[in-house]
Amino acid sequence: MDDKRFQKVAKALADPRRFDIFQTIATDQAGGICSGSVCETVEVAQATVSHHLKELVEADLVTANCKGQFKYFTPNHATMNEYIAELQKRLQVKATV
Amino acid sequence: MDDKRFQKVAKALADPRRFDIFQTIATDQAGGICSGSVCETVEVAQATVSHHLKELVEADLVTANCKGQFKYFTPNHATMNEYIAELQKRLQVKATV
DNA sequence: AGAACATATAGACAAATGTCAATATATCTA
DNA sequence: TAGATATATTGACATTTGTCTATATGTTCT
Repeated sequence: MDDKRFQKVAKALADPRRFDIFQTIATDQAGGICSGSVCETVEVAQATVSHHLKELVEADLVTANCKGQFKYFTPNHATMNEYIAELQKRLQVKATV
Repeated sequence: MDDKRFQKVAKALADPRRFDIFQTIATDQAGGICSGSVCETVEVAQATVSHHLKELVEADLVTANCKGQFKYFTPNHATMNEYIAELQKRLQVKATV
């Protein structure tokens, strides 16, 4: 994982509200959650949610899937695993399990 | 790991220069690196390094050890492991190894 | 005690960032 | 085609944050 993506992910995870949104998407059991549903889980304006979702997509932490007027988001676990692996590598921390 | 510490760590890792400093401390083989040595590895003013070191200490990512006029820093791998474990728990990502 | 060195703090500043209201764009349905 | 709904974009604003210079505090050594 190159520096640019590494930093992008770190930044994406650093804002509490954005992390909440990410967590909502990551733990969703329905195979995709749309923007509107995300909005209902957090107390910020729709424009703000849209902005955070964009950041998460750009960090490749989530994947967007358009279906008509809706946009569904699914977690990209591979990116998280890569990020964690990169942290461990750069900091010479042993894997936790 | 409670919310407050979790966010503190995430923020601490999010700035590129601060991460560089953390990485320098984490990969140090000499059992402690002092502020002055950290300053030599990065291209910012001493005051800025001092500020970043403080943030790392407050996030409990590194531990400071005063010896006379010097201050030695060592990585706190436990915190990183806790942070990674917390990420995996909150995001329901399986351990990487 | 006084000079030299290591680190911390204060205060100022610019850039980045999270937020919102308003509006635009796109899609669906009656 | 019109109206309703879902999401994106624009532009503005306040806050946060990384950075610096200057200075303070604390330590060592002559």
